[in-house]
Amino acid sequence: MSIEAAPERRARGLAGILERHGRAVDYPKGRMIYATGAQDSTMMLITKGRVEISRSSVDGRRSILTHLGPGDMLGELAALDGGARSADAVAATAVQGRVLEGALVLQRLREEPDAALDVIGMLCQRLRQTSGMYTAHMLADGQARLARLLLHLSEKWGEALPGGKLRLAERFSQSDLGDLVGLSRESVNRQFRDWEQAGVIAREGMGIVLCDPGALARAAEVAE
Amino acid sequence: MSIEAAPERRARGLAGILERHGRAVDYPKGRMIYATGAQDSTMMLITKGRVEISRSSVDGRRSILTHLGPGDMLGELAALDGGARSADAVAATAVQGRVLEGALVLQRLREEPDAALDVIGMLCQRLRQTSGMYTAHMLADGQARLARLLLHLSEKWGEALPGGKLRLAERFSQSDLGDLVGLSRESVNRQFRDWEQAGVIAREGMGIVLCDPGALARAAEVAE
DNA sequence: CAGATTCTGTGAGGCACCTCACAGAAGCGT
DNA sequence: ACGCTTCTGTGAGGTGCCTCACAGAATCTG
Repeated sequence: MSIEAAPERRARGLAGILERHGRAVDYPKGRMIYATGAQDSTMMLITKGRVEISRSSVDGRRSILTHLGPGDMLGELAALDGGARSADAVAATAVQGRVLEGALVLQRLREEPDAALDVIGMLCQRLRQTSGMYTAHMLADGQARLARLLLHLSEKWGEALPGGKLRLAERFSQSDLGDLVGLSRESVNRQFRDWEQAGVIAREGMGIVLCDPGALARAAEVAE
Repeated sequence: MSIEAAPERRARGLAGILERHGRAVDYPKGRMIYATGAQDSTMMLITKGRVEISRSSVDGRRSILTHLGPGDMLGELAALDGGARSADAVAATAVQGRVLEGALVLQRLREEPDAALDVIGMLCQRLRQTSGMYTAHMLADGQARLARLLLHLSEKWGEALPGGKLRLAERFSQSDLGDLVGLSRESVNRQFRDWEQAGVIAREGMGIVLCDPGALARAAEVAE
């Protein structure tokens, strides 16, 4: 059906190559791993921690593309095509990973056609995700994008609670959430206040509980 | 340096495979080639004409991702990963091309490692472009995005005029341009009026002349 | 060439979202 | 425990861009 590998198969694909041949590295929280425009060409598999991928404008505005976690890879673009780094990567928490030179990755791919197909599958999925984000941003308003974001994040970083509820375990500041969907921090805050009063979400010290994912899904699918 | 193939090399890569093994097709202007969500999995090389790639929301709003022309390929995502079509493709003019089943493409790629690397390069470039569009939309205002669009379009569809000017030969309606950058048709019109008065662009019946690409570039790079 | 359709031009008014400003709460380091 | 930084909450006011409305120009179509 899909080339995109299931987790257990991935270890045989690109991730497997990094696991077997990469060298271990770690970064403290806040350290920049890759910088936009840089010409280096390693790539990295995250084994522990969280990495924020973002771009910034000259006047300091920031757009977060995604947060990556264990099992995810970063830096593939520059590693695979030899171009400049296309975004900043910053350790959002302490991070451990394994890195490998792009040239070595390419050499491996030439020898293992299946791994190359695996990479193609991964890139296809990234492309679907990115172009989905783009059109969502064009077609949906802030509320819909934020609802969509919460659901999306909870898939990756959330834990299921009894009653169909979901809890976002990892900490995301309102300002981060804003930068993820293109809203100001204040707008995120006001939307949260409304949803909280409506019983759709609840705040639990650090972390957010999605009490009514269905309502969020409805808010999210207004467009598209 | 880059895997991404130069035009003459491309014929040996994926495009070459489609050229040699694909079957010829043509579509009249306005005909839908691929529809979002559909499960077919062919891909196509354009030999003549222009194809619009877009997505629409339920309430009729439309977001145009790009316009493709001769030498470009479409449908690779669904063909390569077997997933559903990720966008609509409509013939913006009469179109001729060559199509091939995704499964056959994959088979070819397995036999020709270089072709697989070529595909990886192509996907990387698409990913750079798409994520660039995304962050531009997050960080830049309408004017900057429109300026950027004109420069971008003129690279692909424009012809150089004496004095560093550029002419957009193909016809793009203001409404299309709006859907390409996420502005209303009226906003595009008003911006054009201002630029025309400032001597930055000129209208020439059908088509737009960029009299002062430098000014546009300056307007475009305010952000990012 | 008449009629239909699509495109362009422009004003008036509205709203979603932003920016600024400030205050309190919570986490963090020494 | 203390201050320091980062995060949250909320109002007031501004604005970029949208929607609606309509008229004229251009382009298709029989």
